[in-house]
Amino acid sequence: MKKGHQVTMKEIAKKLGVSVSTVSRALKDSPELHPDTKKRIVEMAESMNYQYNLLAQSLRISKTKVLGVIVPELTSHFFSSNISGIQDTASKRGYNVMICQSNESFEQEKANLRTLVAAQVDGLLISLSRETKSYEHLHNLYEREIPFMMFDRVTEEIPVSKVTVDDAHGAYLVVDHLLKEGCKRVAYVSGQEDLYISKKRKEGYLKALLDNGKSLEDAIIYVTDLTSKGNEEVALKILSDSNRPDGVFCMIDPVAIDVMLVFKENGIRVPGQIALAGFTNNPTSGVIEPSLTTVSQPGYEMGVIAANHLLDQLDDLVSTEPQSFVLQTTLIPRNSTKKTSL
Amino acid sequence: MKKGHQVTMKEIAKKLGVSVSTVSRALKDSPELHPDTKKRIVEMAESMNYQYNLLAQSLRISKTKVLGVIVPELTSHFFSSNISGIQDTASKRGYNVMICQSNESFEQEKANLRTLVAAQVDGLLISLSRETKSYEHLHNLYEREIPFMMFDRVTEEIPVSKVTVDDAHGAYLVVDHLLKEGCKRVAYVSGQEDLYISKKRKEGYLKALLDNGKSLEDAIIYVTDLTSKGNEEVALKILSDSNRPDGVFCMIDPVAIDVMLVFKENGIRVPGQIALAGFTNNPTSGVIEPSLTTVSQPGYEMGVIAANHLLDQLDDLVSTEPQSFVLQTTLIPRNSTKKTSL
DNA sequence: CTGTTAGCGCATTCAC
DNA sequence: GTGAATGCGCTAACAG
Repeated sequence: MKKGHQVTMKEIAKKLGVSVSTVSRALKDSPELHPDTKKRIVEMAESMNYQYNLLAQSLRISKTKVLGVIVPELTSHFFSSNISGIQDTASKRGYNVMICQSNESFEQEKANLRTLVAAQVDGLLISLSRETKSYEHLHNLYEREIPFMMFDRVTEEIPVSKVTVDDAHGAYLVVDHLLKEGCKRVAYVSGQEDLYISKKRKEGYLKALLDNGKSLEDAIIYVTDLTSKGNEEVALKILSDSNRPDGVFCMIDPVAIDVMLVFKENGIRVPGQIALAGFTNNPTSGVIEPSLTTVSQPGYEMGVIAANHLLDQLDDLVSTEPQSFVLQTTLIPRNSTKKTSL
Repeated sequence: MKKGHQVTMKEIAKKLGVSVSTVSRALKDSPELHPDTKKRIVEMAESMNYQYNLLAQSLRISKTKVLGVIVPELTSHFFSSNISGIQDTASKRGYNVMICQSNESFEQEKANLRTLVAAQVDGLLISLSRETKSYEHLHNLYEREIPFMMFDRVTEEIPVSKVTVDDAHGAYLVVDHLLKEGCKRVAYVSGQEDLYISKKRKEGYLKALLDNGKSLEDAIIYVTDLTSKGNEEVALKILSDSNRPDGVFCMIDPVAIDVMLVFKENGIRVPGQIALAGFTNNPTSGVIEPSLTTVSQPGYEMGVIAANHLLDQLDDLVSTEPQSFVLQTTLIPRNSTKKTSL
């Protein structure tokens, strides 16, 4: 398909018998131009349906006004909220957004990075895939002084700005809540243990245990690969455990939901026999029955903060000194942990 | 923040005492080049961390290998699935994706269009905002022969390819199901009546009534503005209606869920007193209680088909003759309509 | 006030 | 085999 020919300044200039620079000046509303000339040019441009070519400008000034974003997946509510915040912010500040998803694949993440860099994005916002355990691609980016920052799925190995939530504290809040509601044995269902959030949330889990008169020996930790299948297997394992927990904190809501469905299928009353809580506050958590106690993460706001900070760096409004933004989480107590009243 | 300087062919050429064209040829693996020269250049490029500049290429050939996408919102599961399909497909075929959200605003949609066109995207995939009732911006796009197509939220006013689901048939399936389950009075909760999908789903609703021995006088139609508040108002209106329906088909799942929550708050048994069904098959629908009968729309697949078709057009693999892809929907019967067994 | 020149990074054409 | 010249669309520096 041939793309319709785009009118250029050159053509306007030719039609009007002026030089290209004059057209350029007219269209930029330069003051040092005869009003009549300007008017003629502007009108001609309009009648010819002239459309400014950002590409040429980008090449000239080596700035594309495009932000690259890499997320593990687009369909998760949390990441799409991030992206929504990034996109709205970028748009307000005159930037476009190019988005890639790694689909949780390390190779794909590296490929995404290459293509976004080739596309000359001015900066990058990255949330790492689950598979990402080596960080050479990011080091490389860093050494090439391409501005970027990380959000949510971050690593501490690279000295760039980061936006995260207070994972440990959020986990603390929810585990503390479970214990205060009367749970005696609270388990933690973690994702792969090398994940940043797995570790952080475990920290909060352990601290809550200690603060509530338990010891580290009381910790009960299950690990899932975060697939539905893995989650269901963990749920069954919990049920068959000789010393079954009466409270379960799942690292993320989707896990909690899978676990809850298995519990219900097996006739376990939630929260009656086992109380259950998650993390993220997915839309589903509020409508499932019993409604799921969880911790809300400000996804949209994270995107806004990340984008604004990166753009501030690009526009030299703040130093490039790495900053860490840690957003607060909020406990959302719901029915899945209401031991007391039931 | 100063963006790290990017190495150019010019610098490689200078360092090696060859011409830029030679470097260009070496990096393109041109055959008419001495293997040794080629080797030297390739190695030098690598050691200098050379990164190809897509921008320059784009300017030269007037092709950016970027697809623009405009959706009403990024956070809805359906649209993020579309985007996921578009992004995966584009990526596979060597394209990048620039994404904008209109936030259901007509003005924003027009602004998005302008910026994507200025960015010289090779083609556009558009899903219209709810506010969009005039189509000059699209006519303009069409006249400028910028390849684009529409998906899901389409209009018939522009002769371009479209990807939609069989809305009327999907609605037919679900209403027929409600009636077969024994509902006597089935209502339709519609969005604003000028929306394409409002109309299409109404068609299916009416046809199902007629096919089941009802007349057009039996149609009961409520209209919501699709906000939670509006949905809840409609729910209350349904409850207070003198001749209350015993089956309700909501145009989209989020409406059905809002309505269900109001019903439950008011002690109405679903499906016992009123059966309820939606459309879209959001993740939430499967876990709410009772689980919501709905119609599944292949969101990811729609994105894949749309992107592939547009890219086929761009690559001259198919004619630019507008094509209409109508994807099949599937009824997902769940508990919210199980009149018979309760 | 307006035109000419040069250059952003690259690939292609034409020379040698 | 390789180099020089040209142009993609635009603007800033320099002339006039």
